[in-house]
Parts: sequence; C-alpha cells; structure tokens
Amino acid sequence: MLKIYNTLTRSKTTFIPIAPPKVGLYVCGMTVYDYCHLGHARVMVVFDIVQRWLRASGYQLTYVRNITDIDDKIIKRAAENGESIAALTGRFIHAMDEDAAALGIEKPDAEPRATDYIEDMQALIGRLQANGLAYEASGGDVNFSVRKFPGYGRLSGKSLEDLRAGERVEVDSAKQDPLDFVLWKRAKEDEPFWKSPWGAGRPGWHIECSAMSTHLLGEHFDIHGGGQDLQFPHHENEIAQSEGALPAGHPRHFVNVWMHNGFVRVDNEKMSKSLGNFFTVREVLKRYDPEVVRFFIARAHYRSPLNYSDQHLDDARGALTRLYTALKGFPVTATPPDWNSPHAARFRDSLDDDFNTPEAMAALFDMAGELNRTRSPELAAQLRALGGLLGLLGRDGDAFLKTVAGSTDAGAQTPEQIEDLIAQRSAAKKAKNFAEADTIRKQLADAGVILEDSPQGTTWRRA
RNA sequence: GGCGCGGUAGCAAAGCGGUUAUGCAGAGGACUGCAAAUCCUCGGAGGGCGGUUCGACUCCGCCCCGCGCCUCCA
Repeated sequence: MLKIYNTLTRSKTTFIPIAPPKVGLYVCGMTVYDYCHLGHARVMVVFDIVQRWLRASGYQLTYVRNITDIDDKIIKRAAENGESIAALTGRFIHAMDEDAAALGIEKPDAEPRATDYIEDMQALIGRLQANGLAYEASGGDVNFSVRKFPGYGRLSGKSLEDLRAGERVEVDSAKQDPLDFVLWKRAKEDEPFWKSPWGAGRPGWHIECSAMSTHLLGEHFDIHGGGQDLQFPHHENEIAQSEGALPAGHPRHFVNVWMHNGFVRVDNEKMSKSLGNFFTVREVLKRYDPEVVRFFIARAHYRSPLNYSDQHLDDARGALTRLYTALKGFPVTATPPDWNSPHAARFRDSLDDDFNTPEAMAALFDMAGELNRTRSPELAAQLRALGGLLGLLGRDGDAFLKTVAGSTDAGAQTPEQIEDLIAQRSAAKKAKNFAEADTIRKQLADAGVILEDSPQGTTWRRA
C-alpha cells in the first residue's frame, strides 16, 4: 500500500487513485530561458522515481510535465540576446532534454508547452469571468479575484488576512485586492501577443498549468507535484482557477494529492537564480558522472533539504562505487524483483512509505554486502533490478569503475597505457622484482589508477 | 509579523517507544610479496530543560539554533 505525504492535508495517507488502475500525475516543469540548475535536476529526478514506482506498482500512469515557453523572463532574455523567443526557448528545451537524458530521466508521457494552449487558457479565463471570479482591470489586464474564491489559501495554510498583514509587494492599484493575480496580461509595445476578447496580450503564469493539466488529465486528477516554492502562490492559484472555472454546483475537487519536493541548498541557503548561488546541471556534469549526481539526489528523502557541495558529491560517488564493486563481474542483466525476498520487501516497503529512497538504498547496500559474501548471480540480478527502479545500477560494474573518476580527476592514462604498464609490472612481479612492480603501482596511483591483484590477474579502476 | 519545516555519531542520512539503519571516514584482525578490494570485529548518536512512561532519539510542552514560504523562483 503506497502512502504519500499530501501537502493539502499535511499528512501521509494511503494513495487511492480516482479511477484505478489509471493514475494522472502533473508536475510543474521548467521556464525555458536558461540552463537547468541542480534544483531543476532534483524535481526531475524525484518525480522520475515517483513515476517509475507508480508504474512498477501496476498503475497505468499518465505523467505530464509542462514547459513554460512564454513569460516575462523569457521575453526579457530574448530581447537582451537579440534573438526570437522561439529561438531562445527552442535552444533551452533542447538543453533541458540533454540534461534530463544524461541524468537518466525517462520522458514524461506528455510535455505540453504553454504557447500551444492559449485557446484553452482563454476559454478558462472566459469561464472565470462568467462565474464572477475574474475582472478586467483599468490597465487592460484580467485579474483573478481571490476574495471571491472561498478556500483560497487552503493548500499553503495561509489566510487572506495573514497574507495582507505580510504584504510586501508593490500594490498594483488596478487590482481590487493586492493579492489578486493576473490571468491575462495586456501586451505592451514590442511584446509578443495573442488576440483575445480582452485585447492583444499574453497569459499570466498560473493559468497555463490549469489549462494544460485539465486538458490532459481532466478537471479532477490524482497527483500534482513541483518544488516547494510553487506551493504558494502558484499551486494555490492553480486550484483557485481550476475549481473556480467549473459550473456552479459542480463538485470542486481539482487534485487529490499535492507533492512538493525540498530545495537544493548551497552553504545552507536555497539554491536560486536570484541569490546567484546556483550550479547548472551541465557544469556539474563536467566534473561528476551523471549517475553519481542522480544517486546523490536519490540518497536524500525528496522532502528534505539537500545540501550541494563537492564533498557530498564525492561521498555519493564513494557509495555508488561500493555498489558497482559488488556488481563487478556479473552481467548487466536484471531479473524481475522477487518481492518475497527480505531485501526486496524492505525496498518495496520503503518506497511505499512516501518514496523513502534513503531507506530503500539501505536495502541495496545490505544486498551488496551479501553479494560480496555469496557472489550469487541471482542476487546480483536482483540488486540490478531494484537499482533499476531508482534509475540506477544499469551499467557494467567494471566499466563504471574504469571510467568514473573523482573530482580530483587524474585520468591522464589511457586504458591502453594502463594495460601496458600492468603487463610490465606483471613481468617484474614474475621476476620477483618487487621494487619495480611497486614503482609502476605508484606511477599509476599518481595518475589516479588503482591496481588490484588477484589470482586471476591484475585489474584496475579509477580512484 | 503570519504560516511551516528541521536540529541524529567526524561527514551524509533513515527508521523506530525497549532489539545492528545504511554509506563514507576511523580502529583492530583475516587475506596480500606490498597494496587494493572484500570479509570479520569494534568505537562513536540523537540541540537544551521539563513532562508522560516500567522504559524516549522516538510522544507532549517550553526554550535555543538553522531553514523555507508570505515577491519571480524547482
């Protein structure tokens, strides 16, 4: 029985699909005006694991992750770069696809782009207007009237009064209430626009997710996810829009389960664009193997903060190395998990408990220990199968150990050179010339290569 | 100010009212020409003060510290 922590109820509850075995999952994806940073990587990895586990649990999943390809930042960046919006977003969608693929993220079933759903958004805004929840402000924008939507603030645990008390936004005088948010933005000079009943303009940010999720998953679906920072106001507004657009008397229940993943931090502070303390995925991947990065993310619980540092990545690499060391010498094949085995059962129970990946990984390490003792091919295949459910351990063990080096990369020697030196050393050993053998070992060690002697001969790996 | 989350051994990170988390690092041993890997053994924990309990890291209260949201942000 899968249990998920639901932000809406602030409790972990058994997951019951609306129409089993079908499950709908919508995750807020990227605004494509720059490269993905590690925070984006975390969302992608976290929900990739959620997605894999839901499917492994037998659900017929429809996984949707949207792409925001029109908004103020995109317009601004395109203007700065002197390129078209389409060129800019196209470039960064491509980059995102590359980063995601490197991290072993499976493609969602749908990746809708905001600009393909302008009509849906307009229809939604029209219905909100008809329901008396939206109004045209003096400047030409169409706003959502939060005070007319009962229950506004339920998801984020905020009341309109508290929000007003803490108000620190510049008040837009065209708004009836400072907390009202824009649904449709009147286009200014030189801004891209779409025609609409409210004049030329573009959609506000929040409306796109209401339009796309409803279009692809229905007006009531199972799970909606995203980063913690989207809880308010983005997801709060999404609920207001989606439920507010329904006809009077229609049951209002947009999403059953809301999931929010924790932030990536740097020096104990949230990694964010505005703080400038972010690392892009591609920067990090220049220095660390993608599977190490994925392992690093999966090693923490998805709702906990995750501190980024080289030391932590090195640590993750060391841990992953232990797993691959145990798998060395076994084929890459996996067998379907035997859920009756204690290890697999522990793994399953862990993921069923709000996707507790750290606990699931502990099971993997216990298996590795047992594998080192027994060298059982069946166990190796099981370890691979379970690792595969996390998107890990899909590579040949020896290949991993030979290619994945630490941050203090010293891979100066090619495999051919290394094999050559190993042959020289073997000859020296045979002649009992241990001084020379040790010199060669030292030489390779300095180049980041560790030699391991065994009765079957000498093997090597990167330090 | 309002709302919320967290403080676990050198580092990272889980579960759990009483029984080994796990990984890295550390100590001793086995193995090795020397190593590495592996195996065996071990040390080391739960911010502070109270309370509940036969018993609390685990439940409750207070305090201290850190973080987040309340503005675009994954």
